[in-house]
Amino acid sequence: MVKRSYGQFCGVARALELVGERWALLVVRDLLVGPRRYSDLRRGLPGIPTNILASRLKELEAAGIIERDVLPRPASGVVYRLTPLGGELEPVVLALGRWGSRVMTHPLDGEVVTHDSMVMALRTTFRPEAAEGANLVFVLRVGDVVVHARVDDGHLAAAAGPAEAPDLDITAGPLVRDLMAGALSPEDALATGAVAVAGEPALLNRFAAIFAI
Amino acid sequence: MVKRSYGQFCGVARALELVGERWALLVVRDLLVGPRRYSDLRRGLPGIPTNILASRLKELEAAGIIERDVLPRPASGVVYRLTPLGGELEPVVLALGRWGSRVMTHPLDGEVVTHDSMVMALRTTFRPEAAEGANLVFVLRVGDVVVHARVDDGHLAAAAGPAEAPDLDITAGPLVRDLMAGALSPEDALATGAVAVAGEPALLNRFAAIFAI
DNA sequence: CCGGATCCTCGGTGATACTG
DNA sequence: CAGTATCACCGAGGATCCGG
Repeated sequence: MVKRSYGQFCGVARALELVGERWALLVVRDLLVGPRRYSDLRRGLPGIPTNILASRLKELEAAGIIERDVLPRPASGVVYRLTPLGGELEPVVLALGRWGSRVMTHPLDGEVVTHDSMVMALRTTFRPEAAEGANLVFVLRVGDVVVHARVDDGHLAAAAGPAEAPDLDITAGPLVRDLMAGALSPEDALATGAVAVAGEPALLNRFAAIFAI
Repeated sequence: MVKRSYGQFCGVARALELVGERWALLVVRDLLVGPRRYSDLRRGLPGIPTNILASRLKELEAAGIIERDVLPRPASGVVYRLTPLGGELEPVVLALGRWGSRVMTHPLDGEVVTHDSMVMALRTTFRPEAAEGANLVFVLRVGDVVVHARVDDGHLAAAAGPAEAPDLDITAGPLVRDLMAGALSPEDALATGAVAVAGEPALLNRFAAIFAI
């Protein structure tokens, strides 16, 4: 199996040969949130053909980017996780996410939101300098996707699922993107019902400042 | 023309829909160095089918990433340049280059080096903190490719072609990558003839420190 | 259910030839 | 110089099936 080459001794070209194929970086994006099973990845990548997912996983494993672990019983199953080399792709995914979140104005027809993509969206938009001295826990709900973000003095821990006793619990639609982009003020977001919160409403300003496109 | 979608309202996915297709980011890489004509891009991307290059240029233009300028006479011709939006892809290309330069240990069979890829390699490996207070001009020659780098107190200007009166003129082979990665000491590089210099040989240490993988 | 493998179709890619 | 035209091929997409 001869892998397609760009024929250049160049870091960008070499990187694209390893992770430039379709779906590959989206698999990495989901694995950056945490180890995932085959079926988790399928759910998180609606639309990926199963044979393509299997191919990508094999290629990424052969490239040393992910590794495949067989869980012992009783939790039998297969888990994929990033290797240290794979984890170093985070700056690539974050840079892509930052650029993409600016051109991604509104959802196209049929587009969905997944746990892992939303966690990565929080990480891409996080601005440490706006979070200095902050100690806040946010829960963000879009559709049936729930994620949370713990902000601790310039440091962020974002993960899937809810959090206990958050400072602010945000329920929103895709318009939360406009809020984070500054195209929708927190006041208008609340007034129009585009965003609903449980907790101190003024904290929505902090949220929009800390997670900004 | 229905563009293939990943079906997700996610910045990473949206970015990959626009610049994730084969060759697209390599076109952007070359245009980050400067405006280029169709034939320049063909030369800089050996192996790209001409119809694919034409397709990518149209897609990138439709996405607002590049623009096509028809030059007035007598310098007739067509020039492609990045739009401001396209220029904002630089962090993406640099992140990819940084990651790729680590896995790119040695050139594969038949791989070549181009002007634009080498200029971007200098930009990806540039470490501003190592260049504080420096005021140096390097010329780097690999094969028949010549590029130069002006380092001015933490700031870099790298471009194709030679420079006048450089502080150090470096002639090397692909092993210059090992030098920049710290796998080959400047002394060994000079002693084995892997790298030859004109100028003060001690400046090769500065070069390896300023441009480090 | 989980973790894939198999089959088939279609469209993009690659290579080359050709043209305004 | 700056592309378009043509065609073979292979990987993506989609559905189904299979072993544990």
